[in-house]
Amino acid sequence: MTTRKSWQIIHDELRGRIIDGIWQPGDLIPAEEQLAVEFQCARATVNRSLRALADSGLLDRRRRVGSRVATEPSRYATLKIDIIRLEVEQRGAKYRHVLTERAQVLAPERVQYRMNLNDGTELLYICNLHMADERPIIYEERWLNPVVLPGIFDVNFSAISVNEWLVRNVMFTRGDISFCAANLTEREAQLFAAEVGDAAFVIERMTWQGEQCITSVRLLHEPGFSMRAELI
Amino acid sequence: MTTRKSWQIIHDELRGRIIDGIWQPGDLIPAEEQLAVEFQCARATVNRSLRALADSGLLDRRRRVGSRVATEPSRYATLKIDIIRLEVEQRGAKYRHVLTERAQVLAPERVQYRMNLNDGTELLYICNLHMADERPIIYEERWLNPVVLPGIFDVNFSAISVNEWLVRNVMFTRGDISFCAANLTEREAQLFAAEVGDAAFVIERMTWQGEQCITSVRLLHEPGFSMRAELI
DNA sequence: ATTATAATTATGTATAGACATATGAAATGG
DNA sequence: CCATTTCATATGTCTATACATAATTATAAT
Repeated sequence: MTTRKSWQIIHDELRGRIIDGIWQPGDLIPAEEQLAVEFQCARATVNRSLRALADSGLLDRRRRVGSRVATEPSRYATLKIDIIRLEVEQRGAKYRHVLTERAQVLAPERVQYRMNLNDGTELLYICNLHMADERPIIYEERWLNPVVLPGIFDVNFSAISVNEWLVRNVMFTRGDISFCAANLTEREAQLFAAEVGDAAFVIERMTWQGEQCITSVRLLHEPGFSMRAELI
Repeated sequence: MTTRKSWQIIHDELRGRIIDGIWQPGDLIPAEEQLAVEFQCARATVNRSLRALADSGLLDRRRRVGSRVATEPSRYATLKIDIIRLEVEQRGAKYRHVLTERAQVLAPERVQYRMNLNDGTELLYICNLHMADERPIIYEERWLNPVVLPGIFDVNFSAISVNEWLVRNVMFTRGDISFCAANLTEREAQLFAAEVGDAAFVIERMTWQGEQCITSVRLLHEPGFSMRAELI
């Protein structure tokens, strides 16, 4: 009885009961008050445990009704999106990026639509090749909205990567991300020293500040790349 | 002053200060005690707000030190992995799946290794084609470990999809998921009525019960498929 | 029978106070 | 000067109590 991080202990114990099938999906589990008696602790402590279990999708909780084991535990995968440089350096490789393109242009209609730009705002268009130990691993194609990024045209993106600059300089209020696959075009294949048509993993990301889109980016990964995450 | 879900309100207020740049990345924010004074509430309430901010990656908290705005806010994407049937039906389409293969076999060495099977356990190998309104959308290739799935050989997987059966019948203790892209083989292209070599989005998932792998699955999505998620 | 109202109840949240724990900084000793 | 110990402090957690809120159930009114 040295330390008693009760809420964690209770959490693990209850989780065990669910995993071991002592409490089956759909079952109503005892009320907080009863569990508090069982575990000799305050209801608040049980509450915290149950809240954690509900957060991880194992319980469905409703006032006046109680907590029941989720019948269809929708499973969540949480992906940590790192700055590419950090990811590379964590693998012990040397990071470098090359600015391959930079222009002040009107975005293609498709991009304008997605970024919710109805006026004819000229965006900063930037392409970067990210490399680990001189091997190209990601080709980044990005549109930046100068309206929400004052001074963006003056930044030297050879010294710092766009993503890193953004992460350090602007906070976004929301964002979305999507994953898909694409066949490499001739030009892209050259960048990766791969074959035309090779399947590449693509991440498209948009970040917003209120109603205004800050940036839209397409990350084309080298063929063979695979992104891992834990299921919770 | 009707309702005062204080911790949420405080959470949002503090989040605003970070997003608006009032507190910059790296800044030490006031201690819980001080914030409690400012917001006229108990320290526990502030604590809950700060904990939520830390959970979402906006704050780094350390005892004796305080809470500072994360300098390199690694961003998290939470993906909800739905049962395919539900996903299809939610889009208003008719779901159907076809069992294309079923065998009791030794898994390929690569799969055995990943599933941590050192003995010569024969697995249940099952392939399924998932369809929305009769259009094939996902080709599922799966290995199931009968050791942790007693009775698995008796289940009729034409009636219920494997994933759905698993979700309803076994709890896993941990799992991992990875995303990549693959070129369609000739056989796969036929299934999707697509071209050989078309890039397809692939999800590979493994779930574990303790040290034993329950199942390993590869979900090959139709070319053009894109998976969306919110950034938090 | 149907609808409106009140009572009941499990969870949700807030609070003050206490102790636990990690850790930076200061004091101490070699 | 460096290593060790002590101390101070912000966060982490627990408790008992109280009230809020949602949702079911019982009751009353139409």
